[in-house]
Amino acid sequence: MSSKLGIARTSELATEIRTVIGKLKRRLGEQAPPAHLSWSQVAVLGLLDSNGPTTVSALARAENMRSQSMGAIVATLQAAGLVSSAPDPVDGRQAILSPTKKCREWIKTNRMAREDWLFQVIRTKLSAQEQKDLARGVELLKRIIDT
Amino acid sequence: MSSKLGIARTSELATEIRTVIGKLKRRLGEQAPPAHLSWSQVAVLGLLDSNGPTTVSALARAENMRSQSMGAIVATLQAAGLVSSAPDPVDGRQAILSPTKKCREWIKTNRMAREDWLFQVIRTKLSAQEQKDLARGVELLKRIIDT
DNA sequence: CTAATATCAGGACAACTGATATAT
DNA sequence: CATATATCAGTTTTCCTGATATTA
Repeated sequence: MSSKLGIARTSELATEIRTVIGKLKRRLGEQAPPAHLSWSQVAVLGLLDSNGPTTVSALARAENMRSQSMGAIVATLQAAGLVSSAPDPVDGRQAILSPTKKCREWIKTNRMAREDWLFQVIRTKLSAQEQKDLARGVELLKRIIDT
Repeated sequence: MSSKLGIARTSELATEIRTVIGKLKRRLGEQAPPAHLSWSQVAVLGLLDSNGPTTVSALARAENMRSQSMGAIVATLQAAGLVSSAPDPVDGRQAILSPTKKCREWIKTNRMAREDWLFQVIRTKLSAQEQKDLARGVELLKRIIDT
């Protein structure tokens, strides 16, 4: 098994990553995101919370996504009262998106996510060292994405 | 930033993983898979090649997917002449799927994947140690999936 | 009769492409 | 005029649920 042999060659590692990504995506999809929001929507709330107000296009770039796709996500968040939009006083083309009070409250109550499946698995099934190793791997994946 | 601080808390790590998975999936999606096949189809060919003949249901379980979904994937692979189906002599419900000669040739010519974006990034942008760390992280992700 | 396999049919969702209006 | 932002409309891809036939 791979847990014994490890992943020997670089080409195999690339293949492994592709399959793991697909499986993990489906696995995560089984877990319903909190409060009727999709995981894409949750990700946008996280970006707005940590990076502050931005535009639809900037969010799309941050998520490697088309602005049309991001526009749809943002529209539902606005409809849910989690994101507010205001025209940019300088650049008339842009609309500045900000998290509403309701959004910040939502994040606060959901961030702990004690009921979160992924959180629970990491916490209970992985040792402290393994958690560190996993974090390291995620950092490397992030670097790959930005390449 | 996280590249400096690392990922401090477990709940943040869970969040990080979710966003990284989404972004990486889209990033990989930009890269066209070889020879008109989808990445799901490529994954199935890989399973057939490394694990030998199986059934649709077994493949679906391996990929965390419904048998109906896997059935559709396999059907296209059969239509492409990459997978052959034979009735199980013992269990009349099952159909045994095997890679065809054409499949093995396809894998041989594509496995090296020197033109593969992900492969290239890992090989050229990551040090040997980082490649090891990444492989370690992927192993841990696999363990999480199977939990 | 219950469980497992496979397949048919229809549907939901996320992201895509193309086209358009507007502002720089 | 060329570029950037945002949005409307339609499409594709991927996987889903529900129902059905068959065999164990």
